[in-house]
Amino acid sequence: MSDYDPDAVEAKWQARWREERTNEPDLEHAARPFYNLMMFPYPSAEGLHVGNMFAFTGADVYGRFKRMQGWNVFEPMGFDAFGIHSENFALKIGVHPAELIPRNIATFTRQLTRMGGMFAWDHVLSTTDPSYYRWTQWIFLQLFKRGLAYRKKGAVNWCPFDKTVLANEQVIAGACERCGTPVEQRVLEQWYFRITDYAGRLLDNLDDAAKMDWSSSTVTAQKNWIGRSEGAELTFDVMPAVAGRRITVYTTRIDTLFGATFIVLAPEHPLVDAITTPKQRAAVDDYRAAIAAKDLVSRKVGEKEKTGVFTGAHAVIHGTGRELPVWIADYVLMEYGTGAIMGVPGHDERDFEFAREFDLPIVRVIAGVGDADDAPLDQASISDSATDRVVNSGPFSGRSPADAREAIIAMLEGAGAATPSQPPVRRKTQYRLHDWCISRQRYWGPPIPIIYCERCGPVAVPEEQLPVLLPPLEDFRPDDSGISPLARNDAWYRVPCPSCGAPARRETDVSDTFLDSSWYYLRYPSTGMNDRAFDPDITRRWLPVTSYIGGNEHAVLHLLYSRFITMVLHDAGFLDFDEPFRRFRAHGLIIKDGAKMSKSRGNVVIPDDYLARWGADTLRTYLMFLGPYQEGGDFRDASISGPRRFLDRVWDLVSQATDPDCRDAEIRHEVLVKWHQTKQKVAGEIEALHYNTAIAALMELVNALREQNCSEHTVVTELVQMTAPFAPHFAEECWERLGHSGSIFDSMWPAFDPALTLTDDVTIVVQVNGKVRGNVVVSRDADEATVRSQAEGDASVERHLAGKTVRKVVYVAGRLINFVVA
RNA sequence: GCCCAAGUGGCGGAACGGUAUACGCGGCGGACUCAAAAUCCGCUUCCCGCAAGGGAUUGAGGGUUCGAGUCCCUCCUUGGGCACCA
Repeated sequence: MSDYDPDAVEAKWQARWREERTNEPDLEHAARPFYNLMMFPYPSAEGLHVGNMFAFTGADVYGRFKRMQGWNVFEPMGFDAFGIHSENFALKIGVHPAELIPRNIATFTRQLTRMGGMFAWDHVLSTTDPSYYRWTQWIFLQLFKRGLAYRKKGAVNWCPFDKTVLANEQVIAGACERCGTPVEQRVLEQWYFRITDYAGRLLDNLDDAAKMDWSSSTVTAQKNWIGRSEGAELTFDVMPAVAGRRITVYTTRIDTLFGATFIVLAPEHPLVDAITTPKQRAAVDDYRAAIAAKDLVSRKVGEKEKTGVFTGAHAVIHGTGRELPVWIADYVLMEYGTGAIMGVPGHDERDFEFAREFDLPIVRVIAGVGDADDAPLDQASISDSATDRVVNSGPFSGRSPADAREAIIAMLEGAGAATPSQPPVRRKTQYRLHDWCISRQRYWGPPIPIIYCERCGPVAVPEEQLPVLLPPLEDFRPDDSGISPLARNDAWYRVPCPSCGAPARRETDVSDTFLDSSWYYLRYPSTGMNDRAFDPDITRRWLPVTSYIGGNEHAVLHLLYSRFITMVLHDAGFLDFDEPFRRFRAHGLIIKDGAKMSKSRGNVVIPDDYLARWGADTLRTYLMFLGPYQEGGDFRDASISGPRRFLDRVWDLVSQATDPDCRDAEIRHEVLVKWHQTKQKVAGEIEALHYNTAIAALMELVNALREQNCSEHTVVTELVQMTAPFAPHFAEECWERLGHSGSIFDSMWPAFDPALTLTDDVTIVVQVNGKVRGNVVVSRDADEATVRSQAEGDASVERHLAGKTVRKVVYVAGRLINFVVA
C-alpha cells in the first residue's frame, strides 16, 4: 500500500495525456461535438492567480464531466495578448511587448498545464499572431464593405494618463477604467461600428430561448445596457419664426404634454445659433463656451446643479397657441434622443430642479388616487400607473396616463395633416446603446486596414494584402498629440492608393482589443486554416458554442460585441447562426480578506506554492468546494486540508479494493442505496455547476463506505469516476490501480438505478401544530392510518396531544404528519 | 438615485414550502506515540438543566399557510453594475 504522492501522479499523467493526445478531439469526424469554451486570459506578467484558476477549473470540470457522458469535448485555450494592459506593462518595465508577450504566454501555458486543464493545445491561439489578426482585419473590412464601419469626428473620452481614446464602456464614473484618471473630452476623427443598427435584434434575441440560455443576471445587464425606451418625437415651431427651422424633442411621457412649461436644448444643439435672439446672444455664447471648456467628468458625474440660459425664442406646437420658452442647459445630452426635451417640471425630477432654479411654472397633470387636481407639488411625481389619472389637460383629463398617451398621439397625428411633409408627432423607439468606437491611438494592436487617398478617400486594403503587419517600432510610447505612434514610421505608412495608385497613407490607428476577442471562438476550431478566417464545415459542426463560462465583468462588453460581430458575419453569409453562445454561465469571484482578488487590492494569491505543497488535484478540489461556483467564495488556506483528506481516503479505499486480503465483496443495503443516491445527486449537481455540493455528496459516500467497512471494487471504481472531473490526475492513477485500462475520461459516467435510490424504511416527522415533536420509522409503502397510529403512540407526541382535540391531520406521504389541535 | 445579487453556527457554506445548520474547516476530549506530527474514534447552533427534557434561532418587522431560511409586503445592511438616457 503506497501513499498518495501528487507530484509523481500529476507529472505522470500530464506526460501521458500529451503523448497520447488525450485532450485533442477529432474535429472533423466527431459524432457528438461539445464546444466547451471559457474566456481566454490576458497573459499578464504576474501569471495566473487563484481567481483565474478557479474560473478555468470550474469550466474544465464541466468539460470533463460532459466527456464522460459520451460527448466529444473540444476545450481550447488562447491568449488575448494585444491591448493597453500589455503595452502599459511593457512601458513600465522597459521591455518591448513583442518580447514580453511570448514570455508571459510561456508562463501561462506552463501554469495552465500544471493545473490539469483538458486543453486542446493543438488549437492554441494568440490575438497578436499575424495569422490571427490578419482575420481580425478581415472582419473590419467586412463591416467597412457593408457600411457598418464609418469615420466620425466627435467628442471622445480621452485618458490623459494612458494617452488614448476610451470607449464609453471603459469610462467608469467619469474616470479611466484602467488607471482611474479623470477622463477628458477631445475631438478626434475615429472609426465606429454601427452596433446601434443591431440594438433591437441584440435585445430581442435575449428572450429567444431557442438561441440563448444565459445566466439571468447577464441577460438583465445586457438589456439595461442596450436600454430600449418606447416614446415619441414631437416637433415644435419656433417663434420668432426661423425659416424651415423646427425643434424636435423626444419623450416617453407624451401624456404629460400639457404639463410642459419650457423646452430645453443641449448646448451643442445645431439649432441654437439660428434661434437665439440678438438680446440673448451674448448670454448664450458665454454659456456654450463655458460648457465646451468643461471636461466630461464634471459634466457627467459632477454636481447635478442645474444651469442654463434662455435663448429668447419660444416654441409652439403647430396648430395650438401655447408658447413655451426655449432654454439651453447641459443636463440635456446631445447624444441621446434628439438632443432636446420638453420640460415637464411636475413629473420629471430634473425638469423640476431646473424650474425651481429659474422660476419656471410647475403644473400638475398627473394625479394619484387621493390627490386633488391642483394639489401643489413639492417634488416631481413620476408615477405612471393605471390608477393615476391625467388632469389639467383639456379634453384628455380623466384618462389614465397610458390612455392619454394614445389619445394625444392620435390628436397630434391628425393635426399633422396641416403640414403633411412633417407631422408634429412620430412614435420612436430609442436606445441607450452608442455606436462602438474601435480606434485606438496606440501601438500594440492590429493596424486598421485602411488607406487614405486624396482622390479616392478611405480605401480598404485589398483582402489578399492582409495582414497589414504591425511594424517593429523601438519607440512605441504614446504621446499627447492624439496621433498613433505608428505615424512616426514614414516608410510604413506611405503607400500607393490600392485603387488609383496615387501616393496615399495608411491609417495609423490600431483597433480596440475587444475586436480581437469578439471572434476568437470562431477561430479556435480552424486554427490550421490559412486561406480563411474559419472553415465552413468545421464551423457548422462545432458552433454555436455549446457552453461558455466566464466572468460577469464582461456581461456588457465582450459578450455584446461578440454577439454583434456574429450577427454581422451571419448577415454577410459567412455563418448560419446569429448567436455565438448557446449557453452562458457567469462564474463567481474569489474573495480574499473580504475583497475581490485583484492586483489593485494587492490580495492576489499565486497558486504555485499551493501546487507545490498540495498538488493540482487537491487545489482544484478545494477551489470547487469552497463555495457555489456561480457565486464564488472565500479563499482561506487553512481549509484546503479537508479536500486533501478526502482524496487520501479515496486513495485508501482504492488500496483496500485492490488488496485481496481485505477485499469485502459484500455491499450492505444501506451502502447500496447511498451509492445510487450519490450517483444521482452528483450528476445533477455538476450539471447545475453546484460543484461544492457534488463534492459534499462524494464525501458523504466516502464516510458511509468507511463506516460500513466497505471497499467493494465496483463501488470504489465508480466513486473514483465521479471524483475524476475534480481531481483528474488522481483519478487516472486510481483507475489504473483498480486494474482498468485506457484513460478514465474515455469511460462512461456511472449510471444509477432509480429503484435503488429509495430506502425500504422512511422516517416520518411528527408535528403537533407545526412543531416537531418526534418521528417514527415506517416502511416506505405504509398508509396514512398506520403512520397515524404509530405517531400517536410516540411518547412525546402523546404528551402534546393529551387533552386536546385534533382538528385536522396533514399527511405528506414519506415526509411528515402534522396534528392540528385546539 | 436606479437596476441586479446576497444576509443562516466560531468560520466557508447545505437545505423540491415539510426534522434548519448537510459537507468541510476550526475547537474540545480520547486512542496510537517516549513525545510531536500524521492518522483513527467521539462531541461541537445558542440558552436553562446533573439528566430526562424544555425553550430560542436563518438581518428587522408584518402577512399568506397545517407548516416559511424558502412565497408576498415594508425596512436595514453588504457586494456588484449603471448613473442628468427625457
